[in-house]
Amino acid sequence: MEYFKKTLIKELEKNSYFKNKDIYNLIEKPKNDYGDFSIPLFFLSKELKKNPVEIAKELKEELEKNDNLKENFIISNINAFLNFKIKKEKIIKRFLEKKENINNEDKKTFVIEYPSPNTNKPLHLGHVRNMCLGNSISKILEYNNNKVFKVNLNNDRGIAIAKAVLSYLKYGNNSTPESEGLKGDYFVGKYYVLFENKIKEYEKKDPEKAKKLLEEAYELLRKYENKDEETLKLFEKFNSWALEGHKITYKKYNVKHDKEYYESKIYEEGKKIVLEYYKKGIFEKDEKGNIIINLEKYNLGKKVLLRQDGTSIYITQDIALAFKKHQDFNADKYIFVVANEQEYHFKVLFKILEILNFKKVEDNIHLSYGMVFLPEGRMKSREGKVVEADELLQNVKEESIKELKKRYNLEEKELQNRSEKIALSAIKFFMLKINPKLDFVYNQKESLSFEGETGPYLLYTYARIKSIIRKNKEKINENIKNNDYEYNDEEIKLIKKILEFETIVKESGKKYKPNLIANYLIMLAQNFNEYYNKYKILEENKNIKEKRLHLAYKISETLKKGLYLLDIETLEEM
RNA sequence: GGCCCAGUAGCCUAGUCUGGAUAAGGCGACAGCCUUCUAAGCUGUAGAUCGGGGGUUCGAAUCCCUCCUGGGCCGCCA
Repeated sequence: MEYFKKTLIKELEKNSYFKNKDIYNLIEKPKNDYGDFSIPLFFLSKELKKNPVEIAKELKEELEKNDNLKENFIISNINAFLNFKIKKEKIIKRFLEKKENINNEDKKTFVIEYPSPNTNKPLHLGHVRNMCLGNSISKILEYNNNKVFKVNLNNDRGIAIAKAVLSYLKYGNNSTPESEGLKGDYFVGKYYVLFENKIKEYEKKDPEKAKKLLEEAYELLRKYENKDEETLKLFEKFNSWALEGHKITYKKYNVKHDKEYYESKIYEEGKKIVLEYYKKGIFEKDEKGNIIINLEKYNLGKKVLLRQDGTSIYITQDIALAFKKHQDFNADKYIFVVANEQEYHFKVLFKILEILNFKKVEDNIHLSYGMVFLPEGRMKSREGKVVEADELLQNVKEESIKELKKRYNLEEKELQNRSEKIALSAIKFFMLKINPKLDFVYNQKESLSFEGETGPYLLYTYARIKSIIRKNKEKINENIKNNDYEYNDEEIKLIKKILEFETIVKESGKKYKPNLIANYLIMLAQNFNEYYNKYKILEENKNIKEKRLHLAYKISETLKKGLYLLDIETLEEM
């Protein structure tokens, strides 16, 4: 459709009324059936001191003298609006012959970092949203001709890990994930929660004891930072259990990284960098001896970068990681997929990186998404009030097995395959169909629903088309000629929808909003299903059958491409 | 106290950046459609003072101001 818009603009530019006007932005898409493009003419009425309705009338007459316009569009004037409807035969010609050309002038290299979990617990619902967004954005950027590298930062150092390790030392009895029959990350998480529960218990009964236990955890962390060999080994073992567990979950959710980073391996580099810039006079010391940066003139306050005792904090290592990623990938843009609760942190980080003359603020992108809440409120890992990523997939998969069993009698292998894909489509679509920056409350019932605006609805529509194509038995003719077949209104509507695809993908990449594609696919599928219920595709008439099959096939291809960009696999049969 | 984000039918959302013509879908409710290409589908009905108020404009869900409600941040946590 972009092609026709450009044609329209090119011709309008020749008209004196539109001289020096931003025609591209004047053109809008009418909601109703007035046409494909429309221009409200109020802006001219002031300039010309004339009734806009009159202007519309005059302009219409004048524009109709333009042969190029007349060849491509039906021009009409309604009230103060000028409407352009693309001629049917032009749409069909475009659909049958050419591809939408997307222009690739903004080809760039991206590094996208996600989901960067802590290694003290399994991945949960928040991570699921994070992974879905990260996967989808990566694919969308790649589709728009960019190079994308995916990386992950494992936050495997810090007090949370120390708590889990200490709890294990006290109550673990040398058990292992294997001996307890637990997935590694669940095993680690169990001891972390156990620790927090003990603290809570002691706080009620004997606050001194709680304080002492907490102090023990900090003592353990100090031992770790001082490189006590036994402690190092213990942390490493614990982390490897958690990481193994995470790896299994990544595989289920199709998360693949080009490179893994570990906080434990870069935090010291961070200290060095901070000290170096302190010596250069860019960072300063506060009265307590902390190394800080004063960002008050940017309204970001003062920020501690390194504690007075020399231990590092989150931002210390984030500076180092930024440098390291750039060394490894030399990218144009760096994306961080992190929840919106960290917006302040990233503003500070990006400002610092700019001050260090490293990267401009606009080359670092915090892809900030809204929080995921449970109906009872915020998820709290330490209280075990979470929905885990594995558990979610398991639940939805069971639900889809139920649905499959209602309908078909499948072999076990096929049942597993289909239910897995259906479940993933449900979860991913559920996460991606809404605007990333919106908070949302997780609704179990909704996540288990396969009807309406859902992933399975799209898979179903796709499979339905594939089934028709299979029934026909002949190969789809992709190069059909435009002969005397009259495409009906519904078919023209579908064709226009297909031609919108590239524009939608481009916009969704520019705005980092996969939900634009999700919504588009729903509309496309809805339009097709309406059409399907009204018209028969496998018609007797050969010419009609060929055209309809070809159209259905094109829709299935568009669905597949779109779903791929949401990282959802299709099923040939459902 | 300061800063950021959100508020659209009973519920979940699209549209807000870039103001335009009767505010678009889904869930749920109700009434229909399977001897005919997959009913995880389709058709129809009911359901919205777009949080309140003010302003700018020929025109506001959209821009500006203000108030209310909810969430988040302002840690030597991540």
